[in-house]
Amino acid sequence: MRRRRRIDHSLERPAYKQLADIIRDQVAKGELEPGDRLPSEHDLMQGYDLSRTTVRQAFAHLRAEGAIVTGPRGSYVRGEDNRQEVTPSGAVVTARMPSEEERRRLAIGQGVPVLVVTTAKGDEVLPSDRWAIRIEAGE
Amino acid sequence: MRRRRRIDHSLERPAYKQLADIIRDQVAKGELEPGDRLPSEHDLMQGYDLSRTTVRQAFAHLRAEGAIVTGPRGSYVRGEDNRQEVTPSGAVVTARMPSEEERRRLAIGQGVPVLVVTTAKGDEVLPSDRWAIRIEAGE
DNA sequence: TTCGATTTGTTCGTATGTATG
DNA sequence: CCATACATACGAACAAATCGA
Repeated sequence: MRRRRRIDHSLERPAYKQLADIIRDQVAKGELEPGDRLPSEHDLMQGYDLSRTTVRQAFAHLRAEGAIVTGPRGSYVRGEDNRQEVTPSGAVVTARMPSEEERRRLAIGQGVPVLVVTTAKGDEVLPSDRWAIRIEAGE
Repeated sequence: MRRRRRIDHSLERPAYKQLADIIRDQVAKGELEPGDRLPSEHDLMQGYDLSRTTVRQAFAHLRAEGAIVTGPRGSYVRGEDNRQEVTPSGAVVTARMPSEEERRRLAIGQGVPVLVVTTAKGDEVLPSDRWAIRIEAGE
């Protein structure tokens, strides 16, 4: 893994955002693909001459936006979503982030919002990486 | 601001999650209402005998799940959402977190997912705190 | 307006724990 | 047992923004 860009501490943009930008760009360019492992926090510290705090802060933001997932053995580019479809009728749909408790109970990944489908029968909460709402073409 | 609960460092649950739990509960119980200001990081450090790092970690998680918003003058319980409705036809709807760039461009708040409405004309990206999808009752 | 206090933002360092290979 | 890698948590310092006197 070679370092293409450096962190410019003279810029207004903080170092952790610059690192997050670099990783987002590598994903956008296909240099990193879904499922690929990122360099370890230690390697990024060394490679970009940053503290572990700064690297972890970049990762935290990327996790919060669902770009990467982090586990005990490293961080990975989020895999492709694989969604089932539901076709509700007479409903209002919106989205929000799940609470910690919901994430545990529904096994929702890092940075994954939920779709909330409200009908007369109540609310249904669907993880957005596994569900999509199909709306039939009208008349 | 009176401290109701203490952090128990002997528990499995890490201190920052315990603090986040306390704040979530205060919101759930109505002790903190939407728009209310949270104690400053410094006050929480003192009140619960935690480092600033730990308090900030709790806040970061609460921000990521959209429970609070933080600005230069403090953190606040997220205000009530005020949504307009759209009624697409022949569409697939899902949700995801916006990138940093999208958050800037569309003025999306912290911890707010976007609804993605895909039709023949392309994708439409709607902040979920301002938009909901209404689906008419079918026959 | 100027100044000082408050509050969050950013970044470094260090240490220990847990899990895996 | 050792090395790797992430999780948690302490401390410290300075910058930037805001607000009220």
